Amino acid sequence: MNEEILSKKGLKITRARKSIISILEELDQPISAENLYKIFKEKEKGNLSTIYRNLKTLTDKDVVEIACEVDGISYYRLKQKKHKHSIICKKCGKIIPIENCPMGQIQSKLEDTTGFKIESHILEFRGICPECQKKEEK
Amino acid sequence: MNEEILSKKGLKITRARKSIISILEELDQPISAENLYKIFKEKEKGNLSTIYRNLKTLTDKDVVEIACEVDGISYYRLKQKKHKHSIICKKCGKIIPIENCPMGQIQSKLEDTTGFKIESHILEFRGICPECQKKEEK
DNA sequence: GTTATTGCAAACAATTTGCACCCAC
DNA sequence: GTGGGTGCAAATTGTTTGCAATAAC
Repeated sequence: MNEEILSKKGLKITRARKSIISILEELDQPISAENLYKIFKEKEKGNLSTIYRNLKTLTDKDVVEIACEVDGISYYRLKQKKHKHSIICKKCGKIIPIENCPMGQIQSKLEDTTGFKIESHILEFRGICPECQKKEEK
Repeated sequence: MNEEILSKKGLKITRARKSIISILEELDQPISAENLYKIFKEKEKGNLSTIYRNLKTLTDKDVVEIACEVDGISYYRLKQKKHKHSIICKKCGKIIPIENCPMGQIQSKLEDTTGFKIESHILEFRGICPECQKKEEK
């Protein structure tokens, strides 16, 4: 349950937080604060700044992470053990997740050559999804 | 010469544009509009909005690309034949380029499994650079 | 009861834009 | 000379913050 997630991190259990986490859980793909708020408002009443504040808190506590930033907008998702990457469709904006991160070996090789201690990476693909490709052919 | 780049794209050759391109050329690593402007002002007089406007124009014309967005700031670089990726140090913000993009095979495999036509990808690593690691040990 | 969380409005920072002037062609 | 480029200031947009009211523990 997401109440456990919260108390384990020393955060108070509030309607807003429970709702945010369950939305992210159900969604299983990156979402912007604004869109998350739209879904949130259908169920709960609350303020957009509560969303922002909680996304920040949850990110600091490693419950949530910023998956990517596109056109000045941050996209959030639950931080999972096995993290994921996405492909974003340039036409319709659809974001679909990729299973299995392919970066393991690449990353450790890079640590050797650069001396960096690599803590995370961002990998996003952009392209055109099958449906939009069909539309283009018309 | 960067004048050729501009006329080839049907853009007028102006002081600002020549300067922006040569700064990006010399730098060979992603830079924010604001920092680019600081370097720019040492040589030329001009306005920050000219920088933004030209970065936009040059991006539209595929001369420049947004390498990544971090904390709400876009980092630009010349769009090169062989594109590059970077590692960003979480402590000092240093950005260092990685030679050779490792994504070739991964990308084509992904096109097969997802049906997407992949046009580009973003790959950024974050970690701690050797110097900052030393400082932490103190 | 105490402290963290929320709502609201105002503040911010990066980026964009409207308009008058200016320069490249 | 004309149309695109620029400077300046004002607007816009995603996000953050101060403060008083409220809810979690």
